[in-house]
Amino acid sequence: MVDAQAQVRPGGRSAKVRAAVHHAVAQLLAEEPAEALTIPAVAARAGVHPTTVYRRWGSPAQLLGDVATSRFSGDVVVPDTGTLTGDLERWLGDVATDLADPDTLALMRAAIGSGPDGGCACIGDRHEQLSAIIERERSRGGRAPEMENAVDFLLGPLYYRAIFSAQPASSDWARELVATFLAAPATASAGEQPAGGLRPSTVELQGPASG
Amino acid sequence: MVDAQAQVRPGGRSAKVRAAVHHAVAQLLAEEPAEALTIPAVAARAGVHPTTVYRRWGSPAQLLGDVATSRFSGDVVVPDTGTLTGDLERWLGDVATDLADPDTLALMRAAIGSGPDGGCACIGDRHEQLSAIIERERSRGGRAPEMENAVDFLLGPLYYRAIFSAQPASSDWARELVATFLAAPATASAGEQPAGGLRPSTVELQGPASG
DNA sequence: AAATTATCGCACTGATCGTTGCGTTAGTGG
DNA sequence: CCACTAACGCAACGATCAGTGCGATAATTT
Repeated sequence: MVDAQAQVRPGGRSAKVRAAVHHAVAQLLAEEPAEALTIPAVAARAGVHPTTVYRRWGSPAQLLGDVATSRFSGDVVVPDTGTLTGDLERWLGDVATDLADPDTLALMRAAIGSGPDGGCACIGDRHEQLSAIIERERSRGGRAPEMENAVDFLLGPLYYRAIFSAQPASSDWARELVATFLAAPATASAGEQPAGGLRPSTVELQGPASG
Repeated sequence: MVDAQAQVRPGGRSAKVRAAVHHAVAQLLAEEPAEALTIPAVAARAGVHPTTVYRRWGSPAQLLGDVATSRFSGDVVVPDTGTLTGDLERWLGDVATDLADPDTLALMRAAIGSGPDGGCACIGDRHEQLSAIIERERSRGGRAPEMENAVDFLLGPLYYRAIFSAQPASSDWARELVATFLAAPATASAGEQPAGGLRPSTVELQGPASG
């Protein structure tokens, strides 16, 4: 990562340039396909000299990774509603709302296709947040689903729709997804077994569209 | 799509050039990041003149779309094991095996980030195949899950892991995913309600890795 | 407040990309 | 077997990109 902002000189000018470049990247991705994201184009949009972008970020891939990391960090907070269901519904709803923005979606799609770490920059925080929600529920003494399952059946469907569907999932759909995931009867015998399951027949799972 | 092969002159030379270019694209994507997929690079690898690639495909995005469409069509066949569980397990296992190939994965990641239709070329056939499996089960008189749910809870986790996880899901994991999805007790009262659910607590869902 | 130094803008150069016109090759049909 | 034409290779051109050295600016430190 470049992250020159926090390294040595976080002064006003560097920060302003960084913000302008980030904004330009998001703007360009929203307008044109990802392949049009060249350094000169970004620099021109940001009102910055191309040399600056070349020196600070090097390649479009690194620039994209930096923007994605910055954009997908801190924009969604972990709620504390008092219950696992409430936390998950609110959090996944916020994530879905975030992904519903076409600009954000374009950024994520572009980040997936470029860079060595793929789109990992887009979901790094999500896993930590989800893990925090599950951990909190366990600290309350409640039964929480396994992290593996929560990722597979909450983030999986949501991001699948976001990536491959023309119309991404809505916040309401995400909340219903949480309800569906948690609504399955705990077939486990021991109380140690985590809750969380799915009964797709009783809950209306019709999202906005699936492509 | 260009698809010049089936349009006017499917002669030996055109087909050979097309195959060479497709192979070169897959090869380059497996070696270098997607941004290095330039027309001259592809042409040089394929042993073809760049002008040819420019004329037939125009842009790297269209070329990628053509390659993805070709690669993700026909490589997985819809099985007929006699049961819904068997069909789904075999089919999703095949899909997972296909996605486990790093070259295929790189192609899909690149296809997502480029082109107007995103990665739709990667999953167009998958939805039709899954729908065919469900339809067949219903024609047998059995209860099959809703297409929406099957996509969300089978393709969703599988593709999520493939895209965002360093180590994609294995064929065995995919089969367990099917078993888990279908294993939930049919909480519906009427027989008309589709089967398919999830009880993550009783089935080991540990995949190879999740990042 | 002055010195220091990281960062940016500018001008310049080489390299690669994208495109076009034209001749050649090789499938297709009579 | 011969005419026809689609597809390819070749060469050349302009345009854009990628990279470098140097001076100017501004944030940081003393």
